Amino acid sequence: MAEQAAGKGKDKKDAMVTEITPQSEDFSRWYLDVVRRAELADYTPVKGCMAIRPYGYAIWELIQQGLDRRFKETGHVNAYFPLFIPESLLMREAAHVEGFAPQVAWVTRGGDEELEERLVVRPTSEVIIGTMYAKWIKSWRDLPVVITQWANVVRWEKVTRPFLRTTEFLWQEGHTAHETEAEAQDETMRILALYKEFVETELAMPVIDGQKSESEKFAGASRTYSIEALMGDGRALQAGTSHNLGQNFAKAFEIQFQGRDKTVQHAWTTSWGMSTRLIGAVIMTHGDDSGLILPPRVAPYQVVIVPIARGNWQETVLPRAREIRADLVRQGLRVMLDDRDAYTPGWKFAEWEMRGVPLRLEIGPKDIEKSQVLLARRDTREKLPTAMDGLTANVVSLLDAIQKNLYARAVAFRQEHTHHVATYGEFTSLMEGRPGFVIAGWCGSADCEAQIKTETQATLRNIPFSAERVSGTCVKCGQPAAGEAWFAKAY
RNA sequence: CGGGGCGUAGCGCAGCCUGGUAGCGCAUCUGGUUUGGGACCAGAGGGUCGGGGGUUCGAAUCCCUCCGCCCCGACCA
Repeated sequence: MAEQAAGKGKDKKDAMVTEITPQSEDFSRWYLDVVRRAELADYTPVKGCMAIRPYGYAIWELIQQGLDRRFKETGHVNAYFPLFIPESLLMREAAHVEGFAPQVAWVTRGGDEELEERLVVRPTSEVIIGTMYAKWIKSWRDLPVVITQWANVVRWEKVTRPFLRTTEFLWQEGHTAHETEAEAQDETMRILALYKEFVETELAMPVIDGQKSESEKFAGASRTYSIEALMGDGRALQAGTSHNLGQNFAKAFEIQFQGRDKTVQHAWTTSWGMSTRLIGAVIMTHGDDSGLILPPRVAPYQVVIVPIARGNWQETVLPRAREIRADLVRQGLRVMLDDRDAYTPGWKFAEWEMRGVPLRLEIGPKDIEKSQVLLARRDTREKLPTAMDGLTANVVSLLDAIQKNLYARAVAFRQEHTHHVATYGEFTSLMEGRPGFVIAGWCGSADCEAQIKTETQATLRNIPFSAERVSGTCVKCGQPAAGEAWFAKAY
């Protein structure tokens, strides 16, 4: 009888634990399970459009805060432009239209009247912002204009996945106009560096910064730069882009000014963006089979306090837990005190681990006797008995250690999954397994790039600034290489 | 958009082949006992079987059609 009961209990427990598909079994399902179970987002009746739930949105708010602070520190200001763009405006820049027209949503009716001119729902705002810049910029004294917009955009995607690719998504798009080509280039690079620094320090996600090839650059840009991250399944994800638009949009939208030399000139513009896709990137960079692992800097709750309910715990344990919470909050930490009586401690442990809270603080009658608490790290799962004395300082330094460890781990993972290759044979065989980055010489021709893509599914992610000027040959055609490029299967 | 798969209670599924009016586990609700790694007992609620149309005395089940989701390709933050 006793054995039977024990066996039954174990089965039940195993069934519960398997609610998240293991990464090794199906990474893609794991990702979707985590998004749903951690209550980050949910599907809606509108195809490709997700509801971002409070816990997921809290992560976005932290990302916004970190970026917004950096934008403002570098002199940028926020503004807002319309959701709707007249068709004729979209058509002005040839390459831009070609790139975006297949992806836009159209508004053809207003109320019960057919519109005289169709409107597109913005897929990005170069066009509408360029139009306004043309009105605002008259003199070299009006420059530079450095504006960021936080907005939603719509792109009619064929295949969608929560956060990674949705029909509507939230982002930040910067649009700047400058007096000289050099200034525009400086801005483009300043932002790329800002993005890299942000993603690496706040999201603990190492990225490769570099330039996109001609075929991968933004529709209408002169040059596109990107930061590329590596996900847990060995696929690359573009985490942010920065474009030098040259005078392409200035000419299409007549953004002109009178210069210091009295001549009328076209402005030099840039644009750059980061989106809610970053949330997907965080999930896939750090998560494990138990669920989400959030870097402390973007964790909605950095510490969860789980009081152990024993005897008259509401009178003994709970007041102490509240004091600890107050101490931590005073240090500026985001803290959840989970005092729900309806759930057991074990349930709460598993739940908050699944939700990725970096640090758990357990406190029960035994701890109070010993004047200590039990801290449990999400990243290493270590349990650390810690004295009540000096607790806050210890928590702060532990969170810092977790942040650094997650970054170090991700760097190590990327190193293990990055390989230099000299021959095309090595290239293709690497791409067949769990892929990762492959670094190879490239002659610079779009043909070689396209063939590699067709044959291996790997795309040229970018040509890193850190790449050595190689004397080798193109991995595909054997001609002298123009440089080293990073390839990967990408999201 | 092409190829494949799947839509039955909040989640995971069975029932469909061979039509007869819907079931299981978890979750939820109530009461009680519990609470240091996903507690237990007892009771209860919850389903237009993705939508529409057709065949039939009768459709979750057969046929047509639309929609959605997942996987693999082509396109993208």
